[in-house]
Amino acid sequence: MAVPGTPRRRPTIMEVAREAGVSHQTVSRYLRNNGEGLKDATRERVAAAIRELDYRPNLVARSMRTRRTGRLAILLPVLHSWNAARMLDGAVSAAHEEGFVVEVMSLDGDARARGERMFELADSGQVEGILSLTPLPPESASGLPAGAAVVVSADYDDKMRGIGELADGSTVGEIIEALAGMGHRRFLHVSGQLQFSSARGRLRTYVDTIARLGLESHGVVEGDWTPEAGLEAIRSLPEDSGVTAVIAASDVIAAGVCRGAMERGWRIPEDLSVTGWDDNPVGAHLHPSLTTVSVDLGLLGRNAMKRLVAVVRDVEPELVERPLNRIVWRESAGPAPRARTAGGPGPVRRRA
Amino acid sequence: MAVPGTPRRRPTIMEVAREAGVSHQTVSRYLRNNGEGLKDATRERVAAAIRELDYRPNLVARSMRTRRTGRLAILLPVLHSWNAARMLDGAVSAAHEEGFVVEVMSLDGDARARGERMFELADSGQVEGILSLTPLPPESASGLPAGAAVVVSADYDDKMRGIGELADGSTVGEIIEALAGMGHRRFLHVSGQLQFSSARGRLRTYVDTIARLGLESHGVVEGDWTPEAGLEAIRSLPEDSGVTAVIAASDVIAAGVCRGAMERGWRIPEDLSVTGWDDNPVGAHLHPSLTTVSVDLGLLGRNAMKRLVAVVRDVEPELVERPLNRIVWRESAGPAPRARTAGGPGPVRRRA
DNA sequence: ACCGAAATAGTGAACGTTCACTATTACTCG
DNA sequence: CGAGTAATAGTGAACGTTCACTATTTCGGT
Repeated sequence: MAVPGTPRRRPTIMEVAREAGVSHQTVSRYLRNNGEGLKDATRERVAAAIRELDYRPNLVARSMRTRRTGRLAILLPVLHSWNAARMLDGAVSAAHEEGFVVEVMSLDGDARARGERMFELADSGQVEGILSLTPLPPESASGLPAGAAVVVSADYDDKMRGIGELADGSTVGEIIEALAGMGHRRFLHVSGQLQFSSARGRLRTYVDTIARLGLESHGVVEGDWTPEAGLEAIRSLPEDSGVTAVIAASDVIAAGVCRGAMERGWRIPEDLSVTGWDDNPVGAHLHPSLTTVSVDLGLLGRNAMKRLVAVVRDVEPELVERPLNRIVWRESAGPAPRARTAGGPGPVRRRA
Repeated sequence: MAVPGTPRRRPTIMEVAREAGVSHQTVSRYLRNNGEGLKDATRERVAAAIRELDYRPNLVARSMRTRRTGRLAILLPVLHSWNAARMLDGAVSAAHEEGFVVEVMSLDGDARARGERMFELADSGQVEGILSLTPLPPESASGLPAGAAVVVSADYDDKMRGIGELADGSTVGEIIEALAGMGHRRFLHVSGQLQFSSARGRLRTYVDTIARLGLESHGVVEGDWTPEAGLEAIRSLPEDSGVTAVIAASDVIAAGVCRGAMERGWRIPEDLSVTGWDDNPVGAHLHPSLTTVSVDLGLLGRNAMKRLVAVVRDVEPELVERPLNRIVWRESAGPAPRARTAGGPGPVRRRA
């Protein structure tokens, strides 16, 4: 998180006018009509001055005078249904409670493009803080625009300080322990894009837990959060891999895994146990219904926003501490094929 | 859509000061410290004047002076995964392209509470337009605050002018025609909450199409968009209902329907065909994979926003005309039990 | 070369607040 | 009771633009 630097005042229209040797009104006209109605020479002098001073108009002042805000509102139903939407919901309401208004931008393009867009926004002076729920490139951390807004991020690259809660993959450990208690010995993990710290967190816990409990891993398939990744992972599994449980990094991936298992004639959970992550509502009514991890994304978004607000105000954040992840056991996970006698899911003795 | 009324100027701090017989600075203090540091008598005079004039501070002017915007930004990944999120995505980018900034608010509470919140927002002068993607009560239509922003809505009650595109349930007709072509004669519809025009549109088309093609309907179950509604609908179906196809108003409902069918030992699609709506990514990899309707929600949101911008600017909107709904045939729909000889899905001869 | 209109540029005020002062009033204490 | 100080209230400027004017320049036509 970058501490706002010297609040270096931005140049005003007046300074541009002086630099260009014209009146402020001429600069104003240049900005309004994009140069129409100015003599070529004048236009160029103004353009040069603007470039020289790195001038950008103060939109608040403009709004004040024009009485136009250039702002629209979108009213949404409460977003319980999808991940980013649920985080958004929590974050937005936390911001409102603190008296802030939020601008939502959805950023596409690659990480580099997103990073640039973020830079622009931070530099524009239009916002006091930025909460990024989308990964940005590590370079963004350094050299943030001087008087710039603060950046906090929910699911970030390690080099920048991500808030890390989403990255908490420890629940994967609990799942594996429980599955081991049901006789599973050999696992497969289908991860999400490793650009996301959440994907990395789950992967890391998977690897650690397998090692800690002395279990075996057939390997890790690096996916991209799509069902196809899950499907492919199963399709390319040798018949004699010995894998009896697949830990998928999301429900959508898990759906692909289930699909793949069907294709190969493997029954779930009799032949293969599958677990997902996210508690997608459709998953609860799949056949078989999907064992998954329910994440309190609203709380996550809320806490992320509280962190941001705290940084903007330079105080300590008051976070709500409450478990974020909860395993939801459903039909898709059960005893391992050869250990069918064991009971239902439950904790396992640690070897530690 | 309400046309902005006379731009009745809001009272300023100066007028409040005159009314209360104090200086403008005293009013400013009152606003800043919520009355701290004022003599009781003074405080009350100011409070009375504010009440009398229905004064509210001009936040733009305040921002201008304090150099604090009270605005934060949230950066999101492009939201392809969930309904409201996808519409939001389209709407936000359309607004950005038009040079507007959007404030997102998620409104909970009942329709009445949402309506009041909308009123406040419209009256605050903070935004130039409001796009509501959540239903508001019909009363909201009338008596919008005078200088208020425009309201457009995507999924609205009939009494207010909803944009109606989401309400287009005509694709249900195509689905039924195709199913009839595969030998289905008796249908069941599980609707969404009829508060939503989308739910009403699908229901209306269902009823009309059944009548038009001379088919039979076992009835309509009014659901609430949850899987449980679908589950219950199937559970309470008599063994001899004769229903061979269920049209669910959403994929989530359809998942419940599938679940119910499993419980009763009915195979899908051999015994029962099921169709959903939304093209939920998990549905594509269900077993059986779900026949559904893919809706271009990004386009929908984009067009809704273009309408709003057009109204704000008092010009004609330039909408992108392109089919919104597309049927995705998958495993969950197939020939009716007694007509197993017929081919795959396809159009049916109309009786009309 | 001159007139008049069009094109271009400049001046000062205004938008509605808060900031940084100064002025007044009320209170405390010797 | 008066001086000193704290509490309360008032004054004018400033924030950075655009608006509504006025002033100057340019240029075509006679």
